[in-house]
Amino acid sequence: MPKLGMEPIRRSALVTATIEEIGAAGHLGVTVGQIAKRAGMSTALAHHYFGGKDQIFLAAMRHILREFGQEALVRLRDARTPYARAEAIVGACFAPSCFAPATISAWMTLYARAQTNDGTARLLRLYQLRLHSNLTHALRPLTDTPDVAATTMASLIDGLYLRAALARTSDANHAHQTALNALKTIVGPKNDQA
Amino acid sequence: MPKLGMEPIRRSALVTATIEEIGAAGHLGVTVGQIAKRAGMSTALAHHYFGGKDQIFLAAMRHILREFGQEALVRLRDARTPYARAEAIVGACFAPSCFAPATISAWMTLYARAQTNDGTARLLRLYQLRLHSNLTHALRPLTDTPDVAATTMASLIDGLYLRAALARTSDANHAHQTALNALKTIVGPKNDQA
DNA sequence: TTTTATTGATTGACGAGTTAATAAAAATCC
DNA sequence: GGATTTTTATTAACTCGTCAATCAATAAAA
Repeated sequence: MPKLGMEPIRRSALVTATIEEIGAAGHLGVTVGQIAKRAGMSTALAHHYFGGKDQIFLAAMRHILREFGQEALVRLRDARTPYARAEAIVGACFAPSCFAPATISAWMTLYARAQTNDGTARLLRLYQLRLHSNLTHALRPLTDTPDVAATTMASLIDGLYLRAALARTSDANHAHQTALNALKTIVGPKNDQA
Repeated sequence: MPKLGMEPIRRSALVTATIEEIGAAGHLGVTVGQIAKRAGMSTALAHHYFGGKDQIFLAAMRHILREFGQEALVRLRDARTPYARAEAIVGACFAPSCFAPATISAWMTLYARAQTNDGTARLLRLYQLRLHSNLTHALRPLTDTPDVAATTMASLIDGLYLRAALARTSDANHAHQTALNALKTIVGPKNDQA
């Protein structure tokens, strides 16, 4: 009984299931079978729509990155000053959604795979470039060296995220606060009025 | 023809082979068979000495962390002032040895596995605590908030390393320089004379 | 009748960990 | 000092399991 127009529904179900499954397992060692089962279909159908495991995984990654982009966009829309824009970007990076176990696992997997998988590497680069570009734009009115400041902030964000996500000692709020403090320092105390 | 006292030789050969193999493959998807072959022995012998794949991998991780510790120790020994000590720690984190492909792969794998593997998580925490403690000690005479400063520097270092290791745009020297600049900013321009 | 949806069953491959066996050095005993 | 027992070293062969990907078949909509 082939209901027509199933492709988009199936694809999205598989993407969701992939993220959930990676989150539950904590790593990439999830099988197409597990994913398909969680999405309520057969292995064969998953292969039919995506072609292979790699492509399923990439689609899931793209989905997470798109969600993150949305998060940033919404916050940037409400920011009226350059400083507020910088704060908005930082806020997006430490949003609760970024700390969902599934999201954390997906990010770690992304990092680990970026070394060997070209598609993954491209995706990671895309994220890094966007973050950098957003930060540069926000910081340009606030410092003589927006490029250096953006690189520093971006790296600090990644590092804080890594620590907060993996270490038991630190939590998301603390990391967020540390990033905001650093932003204030980088930009110079005189500009810190939002 | 059992030559006696093979155990330490075999173990160390396996550790070396594991790192090389992970470096060559770029990820954790290396088999015990591959490792054993590179180390010049049978799969069974690898299991005999280590018990299982997890323990082989953990031993390799410990080896890399030990090497990093040595690198830091040597540099710290020659540092005469607090500022020089901080610089020495940063220098160790961006030493060429940290950017060997095998080392990068091992680090990424460490991050990815820390979520699910307890032993790996412990190892990672150990590294993070040591780095933090070293930095706090070095920064204590230079700032009122050595703890915050250490957390910021440690995260920045991790983030810069991540970017330099994975992105094509940045290189180790550039990352190193950025970290040193940040150190100067954090500590305050007045203290920047080594 | 062609296209879209769907899956059970299968293929082919690989891999972690075990076992049973061989061999020689070292330790113990007579 | 020679015989034996134990310990250490070593691997070929095997078990048991998994999993990605494919195929052949079924069914209904266009």
